[in-house]
Amino acid sequence: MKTLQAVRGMHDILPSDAARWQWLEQRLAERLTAYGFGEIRIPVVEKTELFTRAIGQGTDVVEKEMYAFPDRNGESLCLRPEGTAGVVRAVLQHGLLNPPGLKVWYQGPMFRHERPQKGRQRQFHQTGVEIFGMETPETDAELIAMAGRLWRELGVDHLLRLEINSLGDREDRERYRTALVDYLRPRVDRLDADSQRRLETNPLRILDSKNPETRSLLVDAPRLDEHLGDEARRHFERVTALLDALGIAWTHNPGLVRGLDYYCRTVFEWTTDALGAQGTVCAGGRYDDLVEIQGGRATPGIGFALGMERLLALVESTGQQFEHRPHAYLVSSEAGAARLGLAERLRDHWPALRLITDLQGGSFKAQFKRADRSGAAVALVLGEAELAAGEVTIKDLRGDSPQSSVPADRLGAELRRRFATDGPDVAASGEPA
RNA sequence: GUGGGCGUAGCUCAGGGGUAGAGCACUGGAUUGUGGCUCCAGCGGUCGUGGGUUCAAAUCCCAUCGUCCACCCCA
Repeated sequence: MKTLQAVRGMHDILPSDAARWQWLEQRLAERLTAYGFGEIRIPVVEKTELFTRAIGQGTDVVEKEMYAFPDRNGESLCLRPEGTAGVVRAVLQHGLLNPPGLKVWYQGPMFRHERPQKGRQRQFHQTGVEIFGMETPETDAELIAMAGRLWRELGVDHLLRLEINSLGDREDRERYRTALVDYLRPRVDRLDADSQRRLETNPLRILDSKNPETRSLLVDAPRLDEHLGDEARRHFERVTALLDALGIAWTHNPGLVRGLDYYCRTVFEWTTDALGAQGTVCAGGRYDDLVEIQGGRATPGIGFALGMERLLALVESTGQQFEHRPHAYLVSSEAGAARLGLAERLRDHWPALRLITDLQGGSFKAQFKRADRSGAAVALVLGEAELAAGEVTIKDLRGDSPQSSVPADRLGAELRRRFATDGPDVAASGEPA
């Protein structure tokens, strides 16, 4: 029988990697909770219509990247390509916007049918946050400040920079869209093929084209920031003033448009050049019209999503240690029940003890080899001699202090004494190899 | 969706028409109760898959799948 492979662009997270995922997930969850966000868990599959409505027909995500398939009853379903649309759906379905203020976060896999490359997979993971019912500039600023705090806590703030822009309100964008199309239409033959197509479907996206010829055309094009209405302009000025007051560095990128149609007003992106071509680690913005588009009462919203694989790659590049190395590894001769009994008594005595019992057996040599490989700090030896004497031998696997024996009933206390300098966080902070 | 690189042992890779290799890892021994260092021995592969050319294919050709990188786009 031939063995099968995972689907292209969808990767296993093996036990050797899972420790770092847990490390990161735990830190994010703690921080988001501390800012008053509650977790929401929603399905991975939604009706396709949810995304076409929310993200927009003219976007790449909807046009060519969705994993859509017919359900048995013929209805089109879809592996979610992003989280916000589903959160809005759930929030409306369960009436969570009564009263209107709500802060939620989510974490999980997303799916986009793209060609895989560095920092881009077909199944990838995002952690995202959404705030509903709050339209003040302080909301935008606190959200961005929280992201900045995350980067500091994870030790990657020096690798990221913040770009920010305002897309204005819907009417502003419509006026600007007309002006932009009026400018580009007579010059259409100088646009690259993608931009020509977007002139009809989604003209604003032409703004972040990287094609040099197209870029040179855009130099004299009408500017989005000159078409902002008074309210949107004041909002943006207030947000950036707050960022300045909080000491958060930002740069204004007038070409920052984002690929999803639902954004308005403030949009932002944290990018890095440490990750190859996929520089965006976290991105988001305001979506004040989305709840209404999805059939709810008009409610402002804002949020961001961060790419877990990308963020993890950044954290790893700093040399962060994630391993939970065992405290002890129990080696024994033939003492079956005695061995398991000893291990269980130790776990009763000290529930957080990271203890591995050798279940494969074999020679002491083989058992000690596995003890060493496990990374454990000490080996506990329960052999015939120890059994007869009611003792257990402790052997230091990482230093050269001589091994010693203690009465079995004092072993737990002795281990706690030895690892007393280990705070509960010792595993997370790592130990020298 | 487009372009290019790469698929040989668990891992990293060499070999480019004529008997399938190395290092690391793994197992055992030197060391019958002690890991790491050293030495010795051993296990391990339908050379990604399918087809073609040839007396002969890991090697050349075609297709396909996967992977990596870039374009595009995005987290």
